[in-house]
Order: sequence, then structure tokens, then C-alpha cells
Amino acid sequence: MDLSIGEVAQRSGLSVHALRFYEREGLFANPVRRLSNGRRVYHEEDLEWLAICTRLRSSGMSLADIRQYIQLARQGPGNEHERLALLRRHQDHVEAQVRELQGTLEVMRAKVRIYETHLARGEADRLWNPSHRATTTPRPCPAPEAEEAS
Amino acid sequence: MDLSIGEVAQRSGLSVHALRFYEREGLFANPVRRLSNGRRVYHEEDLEWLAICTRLRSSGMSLADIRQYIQLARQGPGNEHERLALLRRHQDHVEAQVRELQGTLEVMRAKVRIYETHLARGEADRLWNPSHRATTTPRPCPAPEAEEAS
DNA sequence: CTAGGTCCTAGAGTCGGGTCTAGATCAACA
DNA sequence: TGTTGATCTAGACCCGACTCTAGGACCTAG
Repeated sequence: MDLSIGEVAQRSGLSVHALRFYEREGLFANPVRRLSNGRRVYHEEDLEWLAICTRLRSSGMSLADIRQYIQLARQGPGNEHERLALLRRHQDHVEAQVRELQGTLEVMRAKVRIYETHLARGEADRLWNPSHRATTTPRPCPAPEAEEAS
Repeated sequence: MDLSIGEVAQRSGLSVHALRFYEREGLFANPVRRLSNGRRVYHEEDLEWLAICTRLRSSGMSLADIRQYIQLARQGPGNEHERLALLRRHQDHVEAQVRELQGTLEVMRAKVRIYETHLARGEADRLWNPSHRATTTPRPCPAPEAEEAS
């Protein structure tokens, strides 16, 4: 039932260094317990929290914000509105990211399609080519968007 | 038609520092031209490229990868397969990000809903509360997932 | 003429988020 | 018994991506 730092590292995907670092940074729900010899002991709940934690991180929440959230939770009841606000703020943030990424995806898919069709037709040399154009226009290098012109 | 670094900064949303930095890092399609007095001159195409560039950045492409892409393009025809591979790699990456973020969104929406309904019912004190539980269980602080238990 | 604003370069500093090192302790195995 | 291997602490270090500073040039308006 008790887990060593090494086991937690393996199962969480974080390094032991990162786990100690997170602890110093106050990112754990509970103060991490120690064995009599000073070694850390973790439990399943810590893994569950770490899973959430890494989700929050990978969706762009800063360690500072995660710390704030967990600190509120540690303080107990009375600040649920604050916690909710924090969650909502991050949710909005993530939704904005998704929209932005989807916009980027459209741009990229268009570019990829252009490359594909040109390569398929062996017309690759009509893609953006700075040095070629340098001989025919005053300004050597047209914008990369020229790729999409043909 | 010619743009100063200040104008480009305004219109691209990047700082003048960042623009000079990007230039040093080889992220421009063209070597940036200079006036006789040494000042940089930019053109519309640069803005268009910078727009793409910031899309790539904000979708997580590193400056190193952007540099590689623009360098390939500068070299002219013959490496279209490489460019395409680079684009596809990043596209996959972005798609993975979107999936990950959508997973996170589901988790967050669930959490937010729980807070909302509990706050609405005035039952907030049944949410995760470390100090409270500390008095009733050997291990003081259950996982934050306990929030979802009620 | 001078004051303010924009620009230049080289290089130092910052910040977030880890990562790594040194030197020590401890448990288990051959 | 001694060597491995996991752990501990404090603190140095790293990396990417900027950001800022110092010291100087230049331009334009008042």
C-alpha cells in the first residue's frame, strides 16, 4: 500500500527529482510522510492527484496556479467559490487553446495538401523558392505564403 | 511599403527585442535589409511570415524546428519531402495536443459541475476537506478526487 | 541647438520548470 | 562483509525563449 518515491516516479511518469521538486513547491495535497529513516512514503491518492496535476500542467496551468488550488483545498471549506473560479478560469483558457490549435490545424492541413499535390505532380519547383525568384524580382525572397499561390 | 522594426512590432504583436532575437536566430525567410544608416527595413511579406511563425510557436513548435523549416525553404527546391515531413510531424503533434486538451476539458467540466451543484445546494462542506478528515481517519488528507465522491 | 523618440549592438539578466551533483545514509544480497 | 542500489539534502546548473541594459547614432520638431 505504501509507495516509495521510485515507484511513484515510475507510475506517474515524473522523475524522482521532479517529485521532490513538486513537494518543495507545495504541490502536494498532503505533506509527504516519512519513514523513520527519512524516506518518503506515498499512497494511491498521491498518484491520483499527480495524474490530475500533470493534466493541469500539460494543459498549461502554471505550478503557481496549481499550488494555489491545492492550498485552497487544504484550507478546507469556505473557499469553494475561489476554487471554482480558478477551475473556470483554467477551463476557459483550455477552450481558447483548443480553438487556437484548431485554427492552426486548418492552416497546416492546407499547407500539407499543397505540398502533397505538388509533389505528386512533380511540380515541386513551383513551390516557394527564394533563390530562384531572386533572379527575377528586385526583392529576393517572397513570403512563404507564395507556396500557396500555385 | 517599407516598415520599421517598431511598426512590425506593433503589427505582429512581437516586441522589437523579439524581432531582433528572431533575426539572430535565423528565423526570417530573408536576411533583413538595412537602410544606409543601419536600420532594419521590413515588408508585408515579413509580417505574413511572422503571423505563421507565431502560429507555429503558439502551437508548440520550437524555434529550432521553425528555423529548420525556413532554412529548407531558403535552400530552394529539392527538399520538399523534408519540409512536408516536418509539417506533418508538427501537424500530428498539434492533433495530439487537441486530443489531450479535450480529455482535460472533460475532467475539468466534471469538476466544475460538482462544485456548482454543491455550492447551489449549500453542501459545499461535503467537498474535499483535508483538515476535517484528519480527525476521522489515520491518514489526514484523502485525495482531491474525494471531491467527486459526493 | 537641444530634447525626445527611434533605432543600433553586444551582452547580461530573467523566468519557469525542471535536472543534476556531491556527499551521506541505509537495506539487502552474495 | 562489502558492494550494490535506492534514498536523502542542499544547492548548483540547464534550457528555451525572451527581455532588458548600456552606450551610442540619428532624425525631427520646437
